[in-house]
Amino acid sequence: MKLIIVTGQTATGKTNKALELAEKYNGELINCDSRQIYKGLDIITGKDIPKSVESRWSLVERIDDFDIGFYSLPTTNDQRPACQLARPIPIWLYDIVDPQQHFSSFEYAQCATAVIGDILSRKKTPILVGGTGFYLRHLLTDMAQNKVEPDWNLRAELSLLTLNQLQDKLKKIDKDEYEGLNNSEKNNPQRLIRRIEITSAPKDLQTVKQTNNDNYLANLLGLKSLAFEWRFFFKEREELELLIRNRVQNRLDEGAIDEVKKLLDKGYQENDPGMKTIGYQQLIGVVKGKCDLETAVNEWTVRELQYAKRQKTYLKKLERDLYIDNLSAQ
RNA sequence: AGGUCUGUAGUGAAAUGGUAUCAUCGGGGUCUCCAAAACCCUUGUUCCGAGUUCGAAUCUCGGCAGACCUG
Repeated sequence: MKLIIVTGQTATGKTNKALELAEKYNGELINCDSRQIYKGLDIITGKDIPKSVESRWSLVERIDDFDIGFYSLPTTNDQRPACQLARPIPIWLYDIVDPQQHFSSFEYAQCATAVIGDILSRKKTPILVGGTGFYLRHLLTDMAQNKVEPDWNLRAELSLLTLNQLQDKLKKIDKDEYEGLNNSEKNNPQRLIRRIEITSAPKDLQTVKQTNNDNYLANLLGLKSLAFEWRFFFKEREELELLIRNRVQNRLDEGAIDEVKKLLDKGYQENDPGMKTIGYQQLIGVVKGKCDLETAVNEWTVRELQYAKRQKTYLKKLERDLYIDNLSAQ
């Protein structure tokens, strides 16, 4: 039994590769992109579903508040003319939550574990596709150091504090914890808030014994073993810039602005979790008349490039941490 | 052609004649429940030439470039 993981930078052709592998290994795709989990964010996040097949979404089960289901990717798609399929291929974990809902890597790991188990039980090959390295790490390794769940009320309260106040607060609760942080974390409000959240939770939730990392996911699924096969996709900046520029233009041509208008009309706001996404942030400015299209497009492109760079840093590190053999050349 | 104003990192700006600064971009990184997020580190600049001065981005002269005004 194996799990294939197709990951890498944005705009580098992961989905096509995943579809190719799905044909070869009788596989089903599982989205691993932290933005495509949101309902209604389709064009700008680049979901690989044609507009005409909304009805093909099939809800299979609900895990907590999350809708778990799949789209059947049709054998041909205008978005990928070069890639024709012999049969429709399912893609799971699109459209899990509403853009107003919070969704974390922990929750992603729960959903993905369930889907992987299901696919394997049907004797098919699960193929993870997506560039969210943190989700992959959470899914494939044991990251549980505590059982402290996000407390959004506490986070909202703490987010009103200044950086210094947050630092002081953490120092007061747990001086060693604060001193142990590196410079980047000490100045990072989000990280400080999480540290405060953990250290002010009941003691019995604060530590958890870790399991053996080697077989973490296999153990969760009750399997003897599960092999991982990795494909990484990276590109040099110059090429990436061209790809991203084209992609941004394509998304505009496909109706990106209308998508943003539709979401705003439905009442979604700039700071809803799903809306804090590259592309949406810039186009909201255009729709609200605060920004001209050219400026927005440039910023959108720059943000995508910066994001792609962070992806490379994170995924390279994941690669080192997990001693991964990369098969992307094959 | 004449006049006025302006030339400072790739870009936008700051600097009573006294260590050229900030933002952004670029490069590198951090991150065990917000990760398309948040944060940390970092390369690089006074249009050219001459002069005044202990010392010039700053003052003077000449050149070059741009913007605007007037025939």
